[in-house]
Amino acid sequence: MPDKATTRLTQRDIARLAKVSQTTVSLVLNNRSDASARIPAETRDRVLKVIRETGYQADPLARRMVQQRNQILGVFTYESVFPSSSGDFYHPFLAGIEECAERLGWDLLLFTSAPVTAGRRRIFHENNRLRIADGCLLLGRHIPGDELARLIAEEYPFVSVGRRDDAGGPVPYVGADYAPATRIVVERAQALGHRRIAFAGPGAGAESSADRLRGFRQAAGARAPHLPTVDRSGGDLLDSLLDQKVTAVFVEERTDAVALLAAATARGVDVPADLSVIALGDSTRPAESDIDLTGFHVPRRAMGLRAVELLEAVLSGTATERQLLLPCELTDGTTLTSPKGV
Amino acid sequence: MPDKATTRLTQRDIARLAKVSQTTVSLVLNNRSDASARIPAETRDRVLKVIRETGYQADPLARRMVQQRNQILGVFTYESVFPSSSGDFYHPFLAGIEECAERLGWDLLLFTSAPVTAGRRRIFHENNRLRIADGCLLLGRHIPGDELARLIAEEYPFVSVGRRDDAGGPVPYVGADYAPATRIVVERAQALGHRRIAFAGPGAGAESSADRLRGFRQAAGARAPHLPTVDRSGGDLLDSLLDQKVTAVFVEERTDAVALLAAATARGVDVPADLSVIALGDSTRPAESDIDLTGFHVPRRAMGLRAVELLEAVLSGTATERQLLLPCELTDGTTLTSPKGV
DNA sequence: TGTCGCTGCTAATCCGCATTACCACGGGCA
DNA sequence: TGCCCGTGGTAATGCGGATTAGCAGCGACA
Repeated sequence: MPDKATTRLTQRDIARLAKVSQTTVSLVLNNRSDASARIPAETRDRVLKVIRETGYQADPLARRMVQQRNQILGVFTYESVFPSSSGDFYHPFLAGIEECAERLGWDLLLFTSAPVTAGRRRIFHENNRLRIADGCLLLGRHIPGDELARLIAEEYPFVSVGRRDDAGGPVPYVGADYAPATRIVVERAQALGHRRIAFAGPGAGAESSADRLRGFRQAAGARAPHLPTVDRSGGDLLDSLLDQKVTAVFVEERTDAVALLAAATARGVDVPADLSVIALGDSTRPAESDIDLTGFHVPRRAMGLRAVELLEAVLSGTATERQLLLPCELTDGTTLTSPKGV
Repeated sequence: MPDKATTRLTQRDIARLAKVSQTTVSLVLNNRSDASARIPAETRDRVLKVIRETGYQADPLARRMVQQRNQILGVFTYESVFPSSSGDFYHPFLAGIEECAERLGWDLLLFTSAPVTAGRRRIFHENNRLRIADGCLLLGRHIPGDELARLIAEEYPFVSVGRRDDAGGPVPYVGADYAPATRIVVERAQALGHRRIAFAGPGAGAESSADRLRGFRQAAGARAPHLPTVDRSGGDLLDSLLDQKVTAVFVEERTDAVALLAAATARGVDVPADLSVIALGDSTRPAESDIDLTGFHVPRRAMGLRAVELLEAVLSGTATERQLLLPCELTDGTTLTSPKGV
């Protein structure tokens, strides 16, 4: 009798209890009824009964050793998932992922064992356990190209949530289509009469930043000002904008937009009468501000959901297109109007 | 020569290239220099050189196969984790769990494959995958006793987050110590002069509800009124309280407290001058209200963290006490003061 | 000269599972 | 009677490592 308390139940244990061989247990479990392996209902039921009674589950590691699927979906995040700072960012993605995983009967494996160095995780380290899962989803604003390249080189099945540039090959992703969304809101502002417009935010670093700036340039032209926001207060940014007589500013990160609005309120600058503010994406923390910003909505939940679907397609070999951009939905809001004197 | 393009490099490949045995490669990799295995520097260097040149990395799965544990920590929630309705409830627990798992080098497996029927998951179903994980944490306001009983009977290693009544045996848990915390806030109100006090909320169903009511009764006596809140508006509750000339009410769920406060504001009932309101635990959604409720804080994050620690102890056989209650920290707030005329 | 002990390795085995090869038995058929 | 084939299984093997047991060779020493 196996020592249940300390030892994991194995197929050998099941075999002994059902008075068959380990082979038979495996065949029953995998529902094999080929010509080469026929198991009569009586034997099958006996084995299944023992399995049910003991609650046996195959060791996922051993299964993966022999290249089987585990119904385990890996989720790799570049920061901790739950701490509230980043938690609200990941939350909508994960909600979509969970929904789809639930539908497919998969469990979610969060790679929390990946050591965090300098505030970020790394996929590849001493003892990376990616292969426990059948495949993996990658989450994070920025993902190092070398890690992506290695995943591709090793032919590990994964899907990135968010568009990524090629890394030694095309990266499978489900992203948000920032460029056209940005272009459209810019054009909308232009249609209202805005001529002096600016982009505020990094505009580089992550693909999502670059995409927004690209969309901005498509509509606003190469010479429209691009103002950085790093290490800069909302007041500073506001000063620059007023100096340059900007009438509409497109802010990449909502937190910057909120800071800008606060500064405007403090200085008596009226938004949108004096300055229109357009947010190029949602808040990472919804309740932070009451102001209903004009801009667009990033379909985070849908991205997570579709990413799981894509990974499923990749795993089952039915994937045709491995790069998918979802449209961003425009949000009306109250922070965009015609500039003064128009 | 192995087909590098498609096949992963193995120790056997390294062995062949370095003209040694697979054993030697393994010994070199694990830096073994026991009496039983001596590798001269020359051989060691030769092997290391090949490893460096080929970029060989040991398969983590195969490594763990040989060991006993999988370093997979199961997390079972009775509702979906991420949808925002329940998400904010689970969030602090999960933050603590993640932190501790990270420290221990464990991955987190969320059992999303468990089918949701009638809004709740069940552990035991046709194909429960609990045993994929080394052990499991259980989260949820209420956990069916039959499921707990079965886990205990099967000697599956688990820890409940939140106190649970015995279920065919003592349930390992890390809970919050509601009873004394409730007793203390009641006594504090009594010290301020409150004589007509009431308990509002279910007071039964989940252990956490029963514990609060028990603490309330310890200080307030058996005859103090207990008002239900289910299917009842804040106004209704307020009416009952005023009818019974209650001066201080202890509300089990913060949402009820918030509803009550809203009703009070609408009716011109002043809190705390006319009625003191004490919340027996935190909000599940922090930003819902601006009012700083008097009451106590449930150490959710610490509970998650300690639960992982306890599970680790259970798994390694070093657990002595398997039931742990963490103290709740009192919060001052602004909704408790002396009753009028005292 | 035999043997003891040390060095420097390797063969064999195991981890838990899936898969392949093969075997014993009985009935049908020439 | 001998052969073939279908049935119902099992033994053996491999996945990629870690570990244990053991072996060949050689010098020292009695």
